[in-house]
Amino acid sequence: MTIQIYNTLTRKKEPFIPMEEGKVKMYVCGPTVYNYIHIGNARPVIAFDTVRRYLEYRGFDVTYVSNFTDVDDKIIKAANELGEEVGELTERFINAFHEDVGALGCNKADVHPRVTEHIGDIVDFVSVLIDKGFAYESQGDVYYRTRNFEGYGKLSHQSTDELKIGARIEEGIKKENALDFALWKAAKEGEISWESPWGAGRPGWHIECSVMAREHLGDTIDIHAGGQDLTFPHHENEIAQSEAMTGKTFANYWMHNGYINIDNEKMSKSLGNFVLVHDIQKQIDPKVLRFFVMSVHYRHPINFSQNLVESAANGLERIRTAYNNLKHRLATSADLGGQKDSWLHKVDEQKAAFEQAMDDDFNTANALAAIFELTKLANVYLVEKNTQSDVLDYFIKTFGDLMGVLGLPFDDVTGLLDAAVDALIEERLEARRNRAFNRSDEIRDELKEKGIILEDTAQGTRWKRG
RNA sequence: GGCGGCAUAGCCAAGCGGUAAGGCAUGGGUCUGCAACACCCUUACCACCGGUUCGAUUCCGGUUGCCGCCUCCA
Repeated sequence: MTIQIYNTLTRKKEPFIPMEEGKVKMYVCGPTVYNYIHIGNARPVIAFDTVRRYLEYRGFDVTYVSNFTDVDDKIIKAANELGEEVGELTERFINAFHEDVGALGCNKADVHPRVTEHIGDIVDFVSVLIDKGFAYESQGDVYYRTRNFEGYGKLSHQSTDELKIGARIEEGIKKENALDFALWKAAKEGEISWESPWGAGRPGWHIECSVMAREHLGDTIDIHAGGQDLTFPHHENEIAQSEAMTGKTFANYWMHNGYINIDNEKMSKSLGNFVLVHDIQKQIDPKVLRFFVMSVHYRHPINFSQNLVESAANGLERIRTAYNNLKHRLATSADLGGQKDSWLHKVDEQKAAFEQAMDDDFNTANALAAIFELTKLANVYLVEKNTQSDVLDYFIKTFGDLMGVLGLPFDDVTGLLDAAVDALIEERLEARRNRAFNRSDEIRDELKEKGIILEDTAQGTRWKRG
């Protein structure tokens, strides 16, 4: 079955057919780097990292590009306030971004282009738009002439008349039309700037993505993604710029993720109701956070609260426990026969359910349901008297593969305990054999305080860190 | 005003024409020396009112409530 993707452009799920068979060109709008990212900022990174992983799991060769906006008003303001160079500030927060998002299990993009590395390309691009009549210079600024782009509004499904009513800046001295937007902004006194045919200045916000996507992926890309709030005006403007430039479709599939809310309201820097990834991961395992995000379809809002995250933690723990117990069983029991094919088949059924869910517009909530079914199967298998390493292996491999697609690889807990702890576990076993349960319970309590939880099974005592 | 989303058990969340997946929590039971892990059982008139249909949580119209974009924003 082909993967179905909900395309904002058509407002429908469509079969995903990349331009070139087996290859996917994907562009995800990245952050403006003037602060640590909050968990709302992290959602698209997680969501589209998962999309990428699944496409790769399905055998596609994905080229993934995600930019950094490393020059704009907010950055300049922040740098001024901190008395820091723009470049220093952005470098710092780009590093922080990689750390935060890495902790959340997101892979780096193949290319992380930065605006400041593409100024020349941007100037060239804007010049062509002017030549083609899609842009005009005005007092050192350059604006996009929306009136000349016929498809303006097609992504957000708005007519230009309707858009005009809500436009912030009236047309007037500088702009021909209220909907026109800046491609190039003249520098103010003392601001970081670059030379251009229109004087010293810097790029407007939208132009960078058009330029960098084209530079790194070509005129047309398969998937362009970002947060819901980028649909208008950012992505609408990107389409206007790019399609005016090339005359070709800019992106075939537009994907937009929903927000993370606090008390049912959008988390945003301007509202001040945000939680920084940098801070929260000191209290919450970042993998739990990712698991929590995965529990909801990417286009739907997620309400964030400590309680909900704790519930999610319990769910994830259940999966981890089953996985570790499978490993323990594999390590402690030889092949003892028993059913094989029927179990392999049951695992395959859940794997198929997982794939079916992911094929359907990356429905991670349903994908997780399949993983929970797999968890139950594993737990049932684990209490069988006879197990086979082939089956255990297949369970373990499948768990690893599927959780890997969700960016939730299992931590390796096979690391050894120190000798003293080993000795205590051994002593406890001996005590139990002698039915000296006081001593055995004492040891169990003692280890528990050290964060080591013991569980007795027919195959011996297994331990985990609690 | 324009465009859009959401409303499903105590909580979270799928489903979207044939009488409701999954998770968390609760209660009961089984397993265990006791635990833990685990397993079994337990809980829903799908916001409201109309319509279409043999049949609607699912489609259409309307109502109410909440949220978002139209302004920097993931």
